Amino acid sequence: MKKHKEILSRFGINKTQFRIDLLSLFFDCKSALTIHEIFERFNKKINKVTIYRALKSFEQKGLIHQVPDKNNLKKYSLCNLDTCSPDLHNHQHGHFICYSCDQTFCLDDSTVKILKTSSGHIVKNYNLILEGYCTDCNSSQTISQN
Amino acid sequence: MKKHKEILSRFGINKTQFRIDLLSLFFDCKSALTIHEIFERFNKKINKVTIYRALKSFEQKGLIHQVPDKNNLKKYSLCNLDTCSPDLHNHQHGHFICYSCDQTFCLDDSTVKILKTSSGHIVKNYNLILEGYCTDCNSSQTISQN
DNA sequence: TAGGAAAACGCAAAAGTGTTGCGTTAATTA
DNA sequence: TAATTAACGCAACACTTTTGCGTTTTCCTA
Repeated sequence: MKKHKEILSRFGINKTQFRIDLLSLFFDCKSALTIHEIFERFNKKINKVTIYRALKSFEQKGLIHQVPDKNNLKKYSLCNLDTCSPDLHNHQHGHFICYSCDQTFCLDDSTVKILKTSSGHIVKNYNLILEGYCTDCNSSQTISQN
Repeated sequence: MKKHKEILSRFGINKTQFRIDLLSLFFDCKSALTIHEIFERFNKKINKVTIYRALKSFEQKGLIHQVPDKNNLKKYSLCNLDTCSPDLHNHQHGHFICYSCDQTFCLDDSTVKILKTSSGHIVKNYNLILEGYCTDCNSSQTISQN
């Protein structure tokens, strides 16, 4: 896709086929990706070292960022390309993932605003994942559960 | 310290000198610890396998829990011993990771309480990571920066 | 558009992190 | 205090990530 090539140019990354495809993958994928998942998505045809180096490059240039998750896996997720750059990453991520339907919902900023003021530290970014049952799944579940 | 021995007994862990000292270390330490940090604190005199096994045991018995780390290392922090047990870990708290010193701090419950009610979904679990500058690093930074 | 510079690539090997097996030592329990 | 169980140290293994190096591809500019 032309858009992806333009982005790679804009961020100073050579437009190899793999890196174009990798960027596409990140655009297609709402949730964060592990190295292993990427390897699988490319049918194990790309050398893992190449993946590691591409991820490192993407991260350094401000295209993606690491998402530490609770299982201690290294995961990467697409940056907000309007607000991120090599110098400054700015990821105001709040997501709700439904246990039942696996959908990811974006949470609006106001949901999370409060928490940024109450710790003694200077908060530059946050990454928040809520898990549970979305409104739709919950209403259907309460019927079948009891 | 007597308190630490009692805790180990209560959680069904043998009171070896190392495990007593390890528990003391967790009590003394505000932020989360890596295996490497523990190894250093014991002046490299304890076999790393022993540390790994002690941490695993502590975690399984409900004394400590894993916390996220920017560099993808395993970090551990003391549980709230009143609410955690082998059966039930109850860590409803976020973590703060400092850009500057890489330390991970646990945030108390009140920080996050608000967000759980304000979305329309049923929240069963959450994973929150704040990033920025911890109080220590921030104060030293503002002096040297300008 | 040709040709040199820089970036990206694959392979092999190394470094780093965490686990397992096993024989020995220390702690618990009765 | 003797038997049982947990913890320990060492060696080896498994898995993840990085590094070195020679080759290939992309980029840039004349």
